[in-house]
Amino acid sequence: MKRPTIADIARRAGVSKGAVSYALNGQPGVSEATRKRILSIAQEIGFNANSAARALSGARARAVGLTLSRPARLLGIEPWFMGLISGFEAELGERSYALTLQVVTSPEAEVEVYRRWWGERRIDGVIVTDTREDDIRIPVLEEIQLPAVVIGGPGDTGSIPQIWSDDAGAMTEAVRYLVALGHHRIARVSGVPGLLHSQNRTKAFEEVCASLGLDDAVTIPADYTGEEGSRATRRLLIGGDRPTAIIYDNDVMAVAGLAVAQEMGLSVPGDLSIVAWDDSPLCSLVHPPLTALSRDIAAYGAQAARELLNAIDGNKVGNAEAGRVHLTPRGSTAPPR
Amino acid sequence: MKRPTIADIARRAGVSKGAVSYALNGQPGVSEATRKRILSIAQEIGFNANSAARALSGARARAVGLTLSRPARLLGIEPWFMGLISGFEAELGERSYALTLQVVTSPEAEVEVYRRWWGERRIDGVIVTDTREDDIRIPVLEEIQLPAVVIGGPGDTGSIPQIWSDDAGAMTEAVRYLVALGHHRIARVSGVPGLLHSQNRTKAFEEVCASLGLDDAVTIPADYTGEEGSRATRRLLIGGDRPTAIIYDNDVMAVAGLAVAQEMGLSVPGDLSIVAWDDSPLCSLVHPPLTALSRDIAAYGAQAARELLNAIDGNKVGNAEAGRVHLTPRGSTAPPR
DNA sequence: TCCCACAACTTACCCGGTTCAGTGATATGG
DNA sequence: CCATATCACTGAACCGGGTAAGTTGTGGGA
Repeated sequence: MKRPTIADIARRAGVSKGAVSYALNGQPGVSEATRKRILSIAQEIGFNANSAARALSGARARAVGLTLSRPARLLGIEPWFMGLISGFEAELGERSYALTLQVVTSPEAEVEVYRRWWGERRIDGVIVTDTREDDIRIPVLEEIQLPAVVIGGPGDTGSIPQIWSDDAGAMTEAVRYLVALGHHRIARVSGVPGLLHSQNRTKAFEEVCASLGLDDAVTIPADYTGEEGSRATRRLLIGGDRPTAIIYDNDVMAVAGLAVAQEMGLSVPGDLSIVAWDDSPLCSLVHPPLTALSRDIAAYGAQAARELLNAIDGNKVGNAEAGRVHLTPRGSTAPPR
Repeated sequence: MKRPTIADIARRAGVSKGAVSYALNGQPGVSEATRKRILSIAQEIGFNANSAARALSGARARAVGLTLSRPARLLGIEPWFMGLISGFEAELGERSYALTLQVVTSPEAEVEVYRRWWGERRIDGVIVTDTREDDIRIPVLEEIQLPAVVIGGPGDTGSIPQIWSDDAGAMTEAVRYLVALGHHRIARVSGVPGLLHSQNRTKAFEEVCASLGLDDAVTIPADYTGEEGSRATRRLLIGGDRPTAIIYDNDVMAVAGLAVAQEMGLSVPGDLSIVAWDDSPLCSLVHPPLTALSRDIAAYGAQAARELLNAIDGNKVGNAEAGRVHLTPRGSTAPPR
């Protein structure tokens, strides 16, 4: 089936291609009457501008890219990315931008994807997640001048704007809450240590624990998977001086930790309190439901998409703070027995 | 920064644009020596074909589309889609096709997305999930002749090929297993009733239960969310003649069901056995780990992507069966007390 | 009455690949 | 030795929108 083009509209309206283009794009150069006529014809025959033609003539590709860099088995279960994606879509859909996805296995592969996307002019910008210290992606993005927005921080992302969240403040809130309940031995199971936000959280955790006089505050590094979460939890719980509360860096590890406690015959929250970072339906799904540090991930994604579209439009975009993280107390935290 | 084009290569190689195009695409019409020279120049200057130009000149857009049609809060937690996406990527990446994603809220919106994508020539084909009886998307896809592959079935998808899985066989296996353990009162919590595979499973469940003489086999419809899973489970467990085993149509509802049982003081698997359909890390994460009907979702996705690329290449593609579903027994099933 | 400004268009070329119809040079066959 | 086939390439049209530059036609001001 033949797709309608602006030439078809032009013929039916009795004007030139150029006039149709002006009319459809809201440019001056056609009268209101003609514009209306053209728009109604376009509507009637179901016209959609060919994205390739549009992209080719110097305009935008009207697509943004996102790479998913976690191992496949984790991607599925962690609600984080899907939450982000929903958020992006809300913004992108409104301006009919498409979202192009690519699963990558390493930062090097990710850089290659960026270079290829740029070379192919397939996308107008990218959203970068999981930043590391001295991230190799930053200089490449700066070199090829691909509009980008970093999700995460605060941290050094060169000239690329970041949408950061106040992880330090949230960590402080969580630890203070546990201490107020009466906990003294608080441990933490972190995500991949190389990631900037793991480092931010670790630093904040150590600082607040020190300021509150909790000396044996330990962070065990893990990798966000359930298996590592279980292992780290076992390590913490078999010790003689086991913690009475554990803060996990994601929901999946927290749920795994809960299962380990139950399997060891420990009662949650009686013997062990659990706090999950990044709330998700998963947290309220288990028994007892998990106290969590919540934030609106979709809104976070939407904000990032907005800033990216802004950058693509050539506007100057600065760093911005995402919505606040707040503590949602549920059944997994209580005073220690 | 200026991106290299074939004209740049042509100039440096001292040949015409046409020759470069032939050389890069492995077409006949250039000598081996010239081809090698052109390829090495392309390599050297980091040439990537402009996808828009390529798509415009009648060729492929080199992208396929996928719509996500579940509510956002469920998308995140259900590993199913992410598993599929990983599988697609494995195939698509190899042939450097991009994957374009769109979150939709209704079948009508989804149809609109297909029409727009098609009009924009943004994609070469789509992967369709969550088919319903008399699915409104099928006739539209047939009308606009957009290459497509349906994930799910068996069922009527007109001329669109489907990758189906033997849900009936798997259901039979699960019920037989529970009966062999000694269960007589088996219930089921299903996904959205309108979906084809819910119907297939319900039919299979009723048939196998009838053939085994289990009269009170009941299916409670839900919608894949944890809340509905909890509600359905409560309804089943407060009755006088409560089931000793429940089969859930996804992992999320099964985990929710487990939490409800624990909250009601029932022991799993002592008082209640639980089987989850579609295994995921989530199932082995909780305590006790859930017996599940497993299949390789990523492989399923990869197969679908392969067939779609085949269809895009203009080959005739027929229905195909995906890898088998098998029962993975874990700690949530045992003989009833 | 003439000139100019301006709105409302049209014309024509651009973007960067793909592809088809030629064109010369060389090889093959009778 | 000439006709013909084949190879290796060139040139130009084309895909479908975007847009700068050019062309009408109209009205207003001097």
